[in-house]
Amino acid sequence: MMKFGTINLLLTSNGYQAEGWYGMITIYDIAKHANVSAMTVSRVINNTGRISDKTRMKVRQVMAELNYVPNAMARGLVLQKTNIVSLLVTDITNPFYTTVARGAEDAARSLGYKLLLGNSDENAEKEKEYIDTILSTRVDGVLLTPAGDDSKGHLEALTLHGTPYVALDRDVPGILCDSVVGDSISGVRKLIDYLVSLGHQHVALVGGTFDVSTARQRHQGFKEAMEANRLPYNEELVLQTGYRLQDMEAAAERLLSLSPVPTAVLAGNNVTALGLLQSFRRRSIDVPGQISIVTFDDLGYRDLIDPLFTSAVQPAYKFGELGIQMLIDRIEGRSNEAPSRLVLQNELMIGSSTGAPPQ
Amino acid sequence: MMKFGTINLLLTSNGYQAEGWYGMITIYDIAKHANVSAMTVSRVINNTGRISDKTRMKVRQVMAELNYVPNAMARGLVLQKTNIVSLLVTDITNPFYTTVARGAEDAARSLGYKLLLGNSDENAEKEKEYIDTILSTRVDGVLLTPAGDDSKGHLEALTLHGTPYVALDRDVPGILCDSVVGDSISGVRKLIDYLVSLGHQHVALVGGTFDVSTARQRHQGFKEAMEANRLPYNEELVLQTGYRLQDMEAAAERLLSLSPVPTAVLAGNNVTALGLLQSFRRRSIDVPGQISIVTFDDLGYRDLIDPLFTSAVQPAYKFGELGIQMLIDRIEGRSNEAPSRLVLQNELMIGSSTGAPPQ
DNA sequence: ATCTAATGGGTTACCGATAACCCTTCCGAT
DNA sequence: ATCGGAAGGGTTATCGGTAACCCATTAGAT
Repeated sequence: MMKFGTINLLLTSNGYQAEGWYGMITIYDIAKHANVSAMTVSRVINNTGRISDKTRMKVRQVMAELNYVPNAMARGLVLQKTNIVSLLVTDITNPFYTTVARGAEDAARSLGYKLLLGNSDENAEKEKEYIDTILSTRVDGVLLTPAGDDSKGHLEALTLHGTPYVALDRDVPGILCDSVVGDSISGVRKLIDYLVSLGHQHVALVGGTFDVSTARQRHQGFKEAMEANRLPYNEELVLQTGYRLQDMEAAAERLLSLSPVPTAVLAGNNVTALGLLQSFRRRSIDVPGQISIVTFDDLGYRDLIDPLFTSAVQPAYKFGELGIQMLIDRIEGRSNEAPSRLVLQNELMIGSSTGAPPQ
Repeated sequence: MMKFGTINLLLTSNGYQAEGWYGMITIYDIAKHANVSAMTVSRVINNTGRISDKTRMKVRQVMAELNYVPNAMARGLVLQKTNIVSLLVTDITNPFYTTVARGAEDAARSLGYKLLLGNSDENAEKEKEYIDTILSTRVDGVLLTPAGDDSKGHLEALTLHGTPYVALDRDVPGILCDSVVGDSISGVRKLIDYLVSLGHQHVALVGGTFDVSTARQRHQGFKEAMEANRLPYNEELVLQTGYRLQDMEAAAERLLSLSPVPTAVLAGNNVTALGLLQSFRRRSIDVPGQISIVTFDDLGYRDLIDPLFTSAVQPAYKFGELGIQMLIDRIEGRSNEAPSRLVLQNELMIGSSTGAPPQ
């Protein structure tokens, strides 16, 4: 592409006619055409300082004619502020996180920030790359779901560079920071209580990796709930697994090899619940006829999905919305010195993945 | 937060120990500590110029000790290049677009670019705001799904400012640009042919807004397919609607008021298909017993969803991947002068939303 | 008529990094 | 001994914008 050396090429007899590509218009171009200094243009743009109405109008007119768009990099460089926040999640195809993203985006927009979205894929390495980008871009803050306990170093890097952040959904041992998390313990309690009310006694936990705080908490809640229901807690019924669909094949195999075979499973999240269901189906195990499944969150499409998982549904939109609000409060210095921790409650949704145990 | 005036505060007896927040480290700080000039640091970072191994090592060591992270804004300002591309979609909660996003992200990563994601919500106003941000941020290019024909002005703005872009899924009349789109005509043909093979004769089109190119093309395909099957084309059976779930209530009402009531519906996309299904269910209309539904794309969770929509499934991941590749080819000057247009084929997936018409 | 202060706007330096150009030093060739 | 050039690295200007400071006018107060 060709870059025209000067903006003057755009001047035609009928005024400033923009045609074709004309390189980058700067405040200096505007200044020249409006017969003022660059500073005056800057003042008009930012509505600062004292400018006569006449000058302001003239500058505005020239800006419009030349299609001026401010350069965010130049401005960010001098102001040390970008008005961009970043949302880093572990799986953008998980409906929980897409809903979080929407909440985050709406909140960011309404507070005058732009959202830069990233996807770490439950992968600490990818996460690190994103954190590097974030630091390099000098975004004003980050809302992120830590991939796991290994994320500690990344979070420390953020602190080191003075980039505020809020942990979403998970927290990391040894890190004290603003966070928005769910109440896993109470969620598990509701789920187990419900299973027990249906008559289940042999309940397994397929829990994700205990490298992730929610998995640990759900495990803890599981123990507590079993005890509260006077059911024996059996280590054999606790499986540690990955969070991907394909991790569930082995888990299903394992569960079915136990004796007695559990009559219900608490899956670590919606993806693992789905994986388990698929694996059971492949083995012609009926859900909920032979095994009931309960889990957290929601896959969306409630009235289309069969079976609909009985689930402790967390307010995903709120996670994103409140997370961004907390982040921006921190960025703009509206927070207390001490980190705040917001614990959101979940709601038991009874679906068709649960039923009475086989006798 | 407190900003330490100087990096020297970080110097301890055992070397450079970074503790707490220490403001922004620049190449000048590195230079000072390594006893070289800033330019030398820049050369080490970028692997340009001639640097002795000894100096290079020393600089690298200091960079690591001070946790240096380059400032992308400063670099971008002088290089006129950000290595960021933006993906702007109309609905981030639509599984088609989340999959596109994943493909786009993977492609961008592998080509050394970062992805800035945005969501226009099928809303030209929001889209404009995003375009402004994009221009202001000086990202290197944009992959976007135009919200509608009104997007023309936004695309022209991109051209005007020399920002390359690729249109995704939809094109805009009067705009000639790189694009990656699906073959709607053939998709509709497959769907209608299948319906006809089941015995349907009264097929309706609930088509989205004809302000969107895919809707127009699907309409066109609909006419052609009806004719090819020697079925009468009846304007009454063509509904123009929005793309949101709640737009389908009125559409369902309208369809059911026709006489004869159509025995099958071609929905404009997966969201409208879902909305129709819900509306029919609320009226106790059985799908596919009384009405069959066919559509485009895929909601995911194939083995969980009931009914699974019979659909012309487009390769969403490829849309994102190839779109980004095309964009980056353009950015890096590897494209022909003329815009290229990539048309991706779809595949007929037969689900349980279709059956023989009621007699 | 003089002083004061508000009004309107220009100058200069700087944000952090890189391009372009320049200057040593040192080595081998003649 | 002299010269050419490669190696290694420093200086300065610049990207586009804003803060801080400065300088004319003009209007109102006394």
